[in-house]
Amino acid sequence: MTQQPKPTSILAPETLRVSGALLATQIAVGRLIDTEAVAPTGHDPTTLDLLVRLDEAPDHRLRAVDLSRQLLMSPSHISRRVDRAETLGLVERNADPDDRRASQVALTTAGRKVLQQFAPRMESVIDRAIGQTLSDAEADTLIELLNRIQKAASEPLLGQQTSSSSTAN
Amino acid sequence: MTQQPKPTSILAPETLRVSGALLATQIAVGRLIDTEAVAPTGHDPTTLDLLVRLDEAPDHRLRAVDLSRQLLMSPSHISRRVDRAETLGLVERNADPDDRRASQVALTTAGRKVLQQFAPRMESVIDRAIGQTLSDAEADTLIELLNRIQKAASEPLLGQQTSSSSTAN
DNA sequence: GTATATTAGTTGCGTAAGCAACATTTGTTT
DNA sequence: AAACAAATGTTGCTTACGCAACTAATATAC
Repeated sequence: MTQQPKPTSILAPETLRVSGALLATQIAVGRLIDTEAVAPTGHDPTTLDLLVRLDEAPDHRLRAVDLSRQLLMSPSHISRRVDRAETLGLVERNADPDDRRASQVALTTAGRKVLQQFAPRMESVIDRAIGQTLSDAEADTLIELLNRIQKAASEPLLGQQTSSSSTAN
Repeated sequence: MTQQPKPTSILAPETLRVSGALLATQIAVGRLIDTEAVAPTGHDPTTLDLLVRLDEAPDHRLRAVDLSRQLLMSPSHISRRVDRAETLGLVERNADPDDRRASQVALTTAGRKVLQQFAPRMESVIDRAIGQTLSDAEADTLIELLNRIQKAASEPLLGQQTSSSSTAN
């Protein structure tokens, strides 16, 4: 096992230690969720994401534009994705009484049923990957460190502005 | 600010505390990298990813199948992506002397130039988001916790098999 | 040494996603 | 209130990606 010459990579490996671990962990967890919680429902990850967002909304319904922002997807894609979920009977479009441009997307009984199938698997998978792996204190530490990175990454180039950017999203 | 009725979400919010923070952080860091390090090069994130992998390879060259595995992309897509990068003059395909099926993808001078433009921006961005946010000890802690999650998420359902799953990827 | 299986890479095809353009409705200015 | 601006949602077009089928080359079986 001869040591390779290590031909001067331009990017210092040190740089990616943390961000690389972050990415790898995210991928591993995402894979686990997809294969063991999402796939058994017979629906796409994005469809499940849609249903979860609707479920978590105040009245189990959201306007398309809000879905678009929450799911970080373009309005055009939301439109077509809601089409598909509607065809499958998982959601329905209702008129928004306050804004005739908007249409509220709401969970149907069938959609809730899919979620009831999904949720326990999701909880189980997350518990196995995280709950049983980290103590509560460790989880708190992890979240605190992640939040600090997230905050630093979300403030573009404002210098030491110390602005009241307090309650970030 | 009346407290919403909180209409019984199916998924317990507790469940997603850690994985949600993980996802949000990953997205924030990815955005930062894309806008401040990748975009100025005028190339796609995936193209940069390709170039970085080639740069990090032992001889600045990799076979397509290895790229496929490292980048987690299908062979077909790698093929077309190398096409494009080759058209742009960033990489070149060379015959593999040991395997006439394979073609080695190598960085060109132009490709290395793009990396020289990218690398310092990347290091700066990561340093700002992580280096200046976490102490060395905190970074170590974070990596350790992430690695434990990654490991737990990567072992599907093997129970306590304690198999020689040692040097996982 | 021939037959079979496996691997590397490419191409055809279908789906997923975003951007730009548009119609409709709402908000704002004067 | 009339004109202009902004927001919501949909559709047309393009690109990004994966799967299946294929060719060529290597490895394995007999």
